[in-house]
Amino acid sequence: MIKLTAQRQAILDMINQSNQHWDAELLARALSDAGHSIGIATIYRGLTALEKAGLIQAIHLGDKKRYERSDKAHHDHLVCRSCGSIEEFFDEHIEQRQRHVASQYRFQMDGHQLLIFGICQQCLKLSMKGEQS
Amino acid sequence: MIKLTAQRQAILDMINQSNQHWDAELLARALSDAGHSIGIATIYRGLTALEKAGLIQAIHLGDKKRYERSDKAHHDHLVCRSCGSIEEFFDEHIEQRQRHVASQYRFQMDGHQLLIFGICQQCLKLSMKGEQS
DNA sequence: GTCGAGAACGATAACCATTATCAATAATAA
DNA sequence: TTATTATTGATAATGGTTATCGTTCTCGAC
Repeated sequence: MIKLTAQRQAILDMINQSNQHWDAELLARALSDAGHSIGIATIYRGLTALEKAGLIQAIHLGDKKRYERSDKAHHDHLVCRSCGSIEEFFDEHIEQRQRHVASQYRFQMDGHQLLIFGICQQCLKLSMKGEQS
Repeated sequence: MIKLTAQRQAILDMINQSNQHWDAELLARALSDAGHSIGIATIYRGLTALEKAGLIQAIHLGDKKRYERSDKAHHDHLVCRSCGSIEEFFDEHIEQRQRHVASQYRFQMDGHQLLIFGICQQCLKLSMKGEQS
């Protein structure tokens, strides 16, 4: 259904080639650095089209929308409040209970988003070092 | 710590008096209807202050931030993609597993947000009616 | 090939939720 | 009272995203 133009292919390649969680601006810069000059509007439209086609997946992180490869299994995210890093996890128990909750409420679930906020291991270490001195 | 000015009290009252998930604009209109003329900037500042003080709680729903009473137990949300309604649920198993996952990753969790997307019971009924004709 | 329709592009304006600015006002402390 | 500090409200600015619009590309029909 989707038309994979050169621009969209470039966007898709960039996302597929890394494990990053891209936002539109980051992507625009990376594509520009890689020699592709793609208008920012085209990037937004491309991301929307690619997501709708299931070729990438999105997470809404409050401030901005981020995109990542969809060729990996479903997972949720641990978001560090300190450095902004995003770690992935998967827990079948949680998935299962979600389906259970939805059916309890006669709710036809078609997706979910679980964000766990806090401080990541690295930042914890750093802050402990800082406090020692 | 927080200074409960007349404006902030009005905002807090409005939120405490209902089970709605308020966004700034909705709140502004409701307050205006109730006879309070509060600047939109003051509403944003008030919401931020009240949230920081723990007097209300917020959920980030992609497009905009919504606020609700904090005098009720923690819960998560079922968000209807069709009518936009928000239903609440609580599942201790999910809470537990989240703590488990966080500790597994040596991640110091200080909060989370779980949104389950789909179609609510009411919208399902309506769409079934529509298909019959 | 080329004609025409429809999709996609790029530049840029517009949009919308939120935040910053700043002068005026209210609350608080000395 | 006076000085200090915080809050307010109007409005400008910000930032991410979407809409607009004229141009370009794609591709099937002829």
